[in-house]
Amino acid sequence: MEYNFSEIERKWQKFWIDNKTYKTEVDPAKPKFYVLDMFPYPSGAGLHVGHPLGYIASDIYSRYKRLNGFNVLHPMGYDAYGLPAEQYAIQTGQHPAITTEKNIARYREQLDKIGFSYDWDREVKTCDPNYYKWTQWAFIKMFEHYYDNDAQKALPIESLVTRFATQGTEGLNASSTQELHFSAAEWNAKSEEQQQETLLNYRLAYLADTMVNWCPALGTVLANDEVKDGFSERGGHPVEQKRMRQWLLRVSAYAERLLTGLDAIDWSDSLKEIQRNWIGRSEGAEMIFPVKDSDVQMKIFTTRADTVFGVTFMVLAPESELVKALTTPEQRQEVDAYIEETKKRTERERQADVKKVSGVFTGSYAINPLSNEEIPVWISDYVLAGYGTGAIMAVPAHDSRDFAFARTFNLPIPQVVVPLGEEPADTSTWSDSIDSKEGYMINSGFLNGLNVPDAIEKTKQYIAQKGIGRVKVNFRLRDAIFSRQRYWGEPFPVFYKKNTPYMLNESKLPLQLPEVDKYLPTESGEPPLGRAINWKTDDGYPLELNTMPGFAGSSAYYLRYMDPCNNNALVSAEANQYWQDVDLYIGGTEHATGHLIYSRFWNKFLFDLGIVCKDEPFKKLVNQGMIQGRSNFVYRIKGSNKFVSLNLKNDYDVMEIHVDVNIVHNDTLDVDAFRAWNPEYKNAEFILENGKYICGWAVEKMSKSMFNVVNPDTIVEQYGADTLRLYEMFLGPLEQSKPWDTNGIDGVHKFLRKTWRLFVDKDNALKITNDAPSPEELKVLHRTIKKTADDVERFAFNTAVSSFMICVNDLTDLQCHKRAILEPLLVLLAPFAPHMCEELWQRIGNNSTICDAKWPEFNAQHLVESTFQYPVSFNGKMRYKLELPADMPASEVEKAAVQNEQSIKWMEGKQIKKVIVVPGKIINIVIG
RNA sequence: GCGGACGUGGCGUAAUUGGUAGCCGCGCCAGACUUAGGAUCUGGUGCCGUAAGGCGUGGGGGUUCGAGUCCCUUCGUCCGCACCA
Repeated sequence: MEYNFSEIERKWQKFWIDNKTYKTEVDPAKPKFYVLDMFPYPSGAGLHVGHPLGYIASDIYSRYKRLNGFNVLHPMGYDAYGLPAEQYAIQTGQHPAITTEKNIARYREQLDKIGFSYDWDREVKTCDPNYYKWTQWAFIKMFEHYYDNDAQKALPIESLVTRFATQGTEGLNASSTQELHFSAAEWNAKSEEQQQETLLNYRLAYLADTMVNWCPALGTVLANDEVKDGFSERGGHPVEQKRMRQWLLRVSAYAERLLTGLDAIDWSDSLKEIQRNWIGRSEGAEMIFPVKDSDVQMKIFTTRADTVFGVTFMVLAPESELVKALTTPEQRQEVDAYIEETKKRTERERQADVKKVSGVFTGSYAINPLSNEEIPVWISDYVLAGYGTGAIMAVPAHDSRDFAFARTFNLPIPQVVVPLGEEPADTSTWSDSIDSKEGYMINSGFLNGLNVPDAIEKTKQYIAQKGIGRVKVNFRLRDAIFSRQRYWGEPFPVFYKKNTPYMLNESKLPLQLPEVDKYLPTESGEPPLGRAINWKTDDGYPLELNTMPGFAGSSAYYLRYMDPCNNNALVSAEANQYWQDVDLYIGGTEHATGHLIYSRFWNKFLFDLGIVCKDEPFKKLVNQGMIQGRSNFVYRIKGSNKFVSLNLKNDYDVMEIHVDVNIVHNDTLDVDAFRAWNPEYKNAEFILENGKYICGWAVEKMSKSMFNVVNPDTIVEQYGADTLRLYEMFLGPLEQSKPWDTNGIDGVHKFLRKTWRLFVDKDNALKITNDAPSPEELKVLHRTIKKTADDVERFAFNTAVSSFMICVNDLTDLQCHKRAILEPLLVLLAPFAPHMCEELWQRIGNNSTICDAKWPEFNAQHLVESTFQYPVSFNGKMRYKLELPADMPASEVEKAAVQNEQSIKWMEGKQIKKVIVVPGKIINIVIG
């Protein structure tokens, strides 16, 4: 009987559920292995063939590890809060919980068809109160802690309160929004409200007025990683800057640890590099420039303190708090006009015309603390408020932006660095600033003649001595804005007394998301929770109206999987001690600067509190590539309903039209299906070639509008889950992006049928014999054991599949039906094609699941050969092959090769200069 | 502009340490069988050439007995960051 995949797959999927085959428990007797997929947001569109790629890879790895004796934790869940469900709710009035549940059910159905080995008893959903209780709990903990830079960890806020009461800020080295200085007396004199406000400056979860990315279309603020090129990542709506009071997480406190932590984890270089860029560490100096006739001091950050003698002006960001103080009455009108204009321009516009130089003079002069020269203070939007101090010292000769600015406004451009091997030059002849990374100093007082690194060092020492500056490390990483003015998210466990925020008692958690009549802001512009009835504490204090962002629920889900039903803790110490961290995390690169930063931050915080035992959550991370679509085209003759086949289209004036890839096979159009596809084409006519209509094709993003979406359900129906699994892996290296082309799937399907036929004959009878295997058969098996184990270990699933094909081809040629060979082969193949392997495993007489089998042991003895086919090369070109005993010494191999009659032909009478023999590899005869 | 990845048949790809380039599969060609199917099986298939042979891993150069692999240079594609001081 033929391989009946649909019956087999149904049978074993049921068996796995009935027998709880994938249930996992803590088992100290076995080594643990934790394999995690990035859990999906359940969208309404369902899964397409690209989504399960990473899930299949991790599933194969999980099953492989289990066969190798590991206790494998392999869970799945849903990132269930999110904007699409809420947008849908706004349009239809349907509660987002209902939409979400429906989508989850659909996802589950699709996932189940593919035969994953998830322990579904550990499923988490971020919108489940039993889950988000712990999201709220972590938030409370962050509110109750601050980051101590000396201890390099989070400490309880009470210890800070005690410190303030006894010594004020004296000697404090803590992460803060602003650097504050006050005495114990001043602290003790503050009101409760003032003290609370001050503590927000240090808390790891804090409320502050900041510039935020406001997206009017979505009616909410967004975190930096949710904004791409001035537009929202979800929906592509414009984003503008706005000042708002928001909750933030002090991620920046962990910047240094987030950076150094990267060195110890096994992630791809590109991903680490993305995180390093995002964290953006730069080492430099913070310097103070006094302002003439004023007690205002300008603080700036520079990585090039050595060029301070080349500073001829200062620039403030338009949003800088110093603008008001430094603008003279004469300049006020001009400055106000400029600031008004910059406000109108969106972030997008500002970025778009980077080249355009604009700015305005404040009327004030700063004093260069090294040269004591008076220099004008300008305002320009090329200085960013959010980076450094929002003010810079401009060195026009050696910075292209400063140079352009100086040219536009006729400011002096003195050269201070001369590149190695060059002479000082006349800067008025320059068309741009010149590089100053290497060279020696001129026009720089006590720095003259020094090379750049020495000058930087000397300047740092000088400014520290004189008290006009200090060495400082600056980070690009900003604190994460944590409030969303939306409905479908975790409520904050926060209430207010006279505008001062307080945390709910832990016993009140979870604070459940209330019902509202509409999912829109209130008439007075408050977030949707403003519509909730009785949204206050038992004592009548109003509760927070914002909800948490998408990344809140995904920041610790990997910990919850370890102990998903625990009502007393996020994760018990026992469960955490056993499972420790994620050994293998598979997911897309798109989370590089969002989820993967936030969850590392979250984990480090919990580590500081002693809740978790590992500082880094994800030991190894593999990024699967994107599956692109492969679109098909038909060519319509303009102004007609006639379509011309691909290779004839150049004879006509045609229009290229996307056609549904599901009615195209091997680029040949099913013309009847095409006519039925769209009423417009009901009467379509075709100009064929060789009786066929051939379609054009292109690789594009997989999307509905390109008609190139392939649904895994369709594939499972036509070929079975095992074929889908195998084909997804066979497509190419896991990390690489590649197009999905259903055409190739026949190859792996044929392979499975061929494998089936090694076991079962046409009449459904077992072919298996108990004969002793031949050396040749053992060689085939052991070669495959070695190759597949190596391949799986290095995530080269594509080559593993091809080695299975080679193996089955060889065994078919050898007409091998021996149990001693085929039984171990089933175990090798089981992680890839679990349904078929379970079925055959049972048929050959096993009573328990193949998941509990043992990975066969590799024996190198079976691969030993007595002879070797030496490739014989002349000047590096392979000419013929020579079979020689494998253990023949090099000198004799050389003799045999040189004396061989075929060699004489290739030497063409030339002299042998040298013979290279690498035993067991090659022979190269150098002639000339 | 800075940083990263990559470039091999008609297509997806392989070559784990510098050692036989093109494994495996699709497609294509030929044949067998047939209930004529988008089925199955067998053989062939890098390019040029009847052949002998020559040429071949984006282009150019180098190191080496030997380079897809290492170095320099150049072109191209993709990704990330980007007035970051």
